[in-house]
Amino acid sequence: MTEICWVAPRIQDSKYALGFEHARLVIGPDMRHFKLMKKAEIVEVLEDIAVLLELKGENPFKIRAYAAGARALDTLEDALEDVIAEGRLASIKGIGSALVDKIETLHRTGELEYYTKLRDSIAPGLIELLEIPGLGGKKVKKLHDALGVESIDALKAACEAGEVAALKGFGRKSEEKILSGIANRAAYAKRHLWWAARAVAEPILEGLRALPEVERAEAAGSLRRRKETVGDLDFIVASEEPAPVMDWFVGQSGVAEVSAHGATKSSVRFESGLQADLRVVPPAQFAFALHHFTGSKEHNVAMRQRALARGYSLSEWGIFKTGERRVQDGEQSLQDGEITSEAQLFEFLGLQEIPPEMREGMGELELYAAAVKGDDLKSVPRLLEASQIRGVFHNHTTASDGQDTLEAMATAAKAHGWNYLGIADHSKASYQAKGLDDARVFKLIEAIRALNESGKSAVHVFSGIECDILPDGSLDLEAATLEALDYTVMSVHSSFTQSEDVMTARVIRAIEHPATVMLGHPTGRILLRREPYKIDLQKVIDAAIANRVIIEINANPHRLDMDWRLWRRAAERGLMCAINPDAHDVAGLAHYEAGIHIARKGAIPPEQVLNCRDCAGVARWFEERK
DNA sequence: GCCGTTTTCGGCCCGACTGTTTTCAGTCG
Repeated sequence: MTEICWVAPRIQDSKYALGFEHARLVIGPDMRHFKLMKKAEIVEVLEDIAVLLELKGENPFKIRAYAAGARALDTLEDALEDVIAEGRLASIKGIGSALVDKIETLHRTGELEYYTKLRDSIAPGLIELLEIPGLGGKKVKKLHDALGVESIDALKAACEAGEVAALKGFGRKSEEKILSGIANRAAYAKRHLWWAARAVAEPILEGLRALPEVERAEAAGSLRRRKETVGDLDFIVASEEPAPVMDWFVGQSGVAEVSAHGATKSSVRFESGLQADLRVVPPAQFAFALHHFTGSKEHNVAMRQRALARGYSLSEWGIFKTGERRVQDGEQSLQDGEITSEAQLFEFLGLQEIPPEMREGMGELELYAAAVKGDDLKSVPRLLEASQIRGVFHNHTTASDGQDTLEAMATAAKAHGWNYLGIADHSKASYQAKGLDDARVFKLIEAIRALNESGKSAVHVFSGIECDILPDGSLDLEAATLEALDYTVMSVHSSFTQSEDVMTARVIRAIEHPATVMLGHPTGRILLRREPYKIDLQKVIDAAIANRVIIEINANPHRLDMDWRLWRRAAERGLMCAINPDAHDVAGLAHYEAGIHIARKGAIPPEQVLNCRDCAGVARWFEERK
């Protein structure tokens, strides 16, 4: 079998700056076996083209057009085949006639001559060089043209031989920076779980706020947007005296490298590889800087375009009538005297305040502009608040692989201020997790009943199970056992490598089982570690809606599955969600907070979040399922 | 390559910082 493989960088927060996850597409030798190329694969090709064009030193706007086209396609909510069949591709903003041709060709044949030729014209090793901080397309091209560098090893050798420093446009410092970048490449390219990044950010924020020169300090960036993973940390400080703040920041313990130390911006790299940037601005500019560095990049582009259309230029320094320049050195700037908060900035541009979680450049401006015009008040998402949560589901105890007892978990739930707690230990197919067989499930049901009736439980406990979906889609426990429980969570824990069709049919069969109340972690992904298994989630969502099955937001910071990007559309169609910490000990219950972030990013209305119902409401939902 | 109440050409978001320069290009977010 011949393989046609490519390595495609996965664009995350910024253009190509962050972690590269490599995707392999394997196409069989027989043309008749070519399948329609799926949307995600086409997105990767377009992203790949953008990178390759950059290495060719192409027009930056052309490069951006491919990246923007990829983004537009990626955020397309309708099925690609429908959009193509209805001839609507060209009406998508960012996709013009050239991209329509390429997308349709890829979709139809799985091939694109333009792409193949482009790829063949560039040494594959060059793509990796872009991962080194300080190297962009132009410098990589120069290294290749002048020194014949085609790989990281070759670049390292050229640096060590002093050839790079001798090159025009490079110097001693560039050479050192490249060598250090190569040495730390793995750590630098790494993204970090939101939960872990916040743990690093909080003490820094406290340290900044404690400085006498600091008036305000906030964390911005993807941390503030509550993205599931974070590439680096961004801090924004309001102060009239930046120098001591900068000095404190670059002098923190654990700083391995100071990559910038200027008047308004400093950048450090911690020993863990995590980078942190600090911007210090005068208090009058704080709202603009906070908005700007919260991003996302795509959101900012949309905001600037909106400002431009109204005759203003927007930047991190303020908003100005087009053509006028910023007034330097403390003089009051032109248009922003009245704008001291993000809410006022949005209002100035005719928008309701857009919460940071929604600022992903996925059409949020249109959504929040409509609300101002009063066209359709329903279109403003009402986002979930932590105070609305009355309890959580899908938690483990010592009955299977949990670390804490039923009673301890119930007490901890009370400490969170909840009224109830859902337990869902593993079923017997999860042997490694000491999963329960039918007899042990009945014992657990009895133990929970006794606890509830004893009056000693701090909260009401719902008896549940995390029941394995076996490889053929059947369930791991008897129907009568499942019916005896208050609720069930059905999850895949085995045979992850099934084909997409088989996996999709397997999960849908489980959803259609009358005893199924919830679907657990629908893709099985472990963030930064394990790819999702292949599954057609649109079909799964259709089946869940049709069968009134809840899809969980697994709130474990490593999972956050189902992904927020799918929730917006699914929630509009009525899909119910449950925030499930999947806690294996008392401390793990706190992860529900990460689930709230995902529900907010997914714009799931609170009435579609089971956890917002009171004890009787939840009991009623379970009862009506039977 | 995309786009249009500056519409088929000529723009494209904007600014800080670094390193190598002597006025600026490249990178980054």
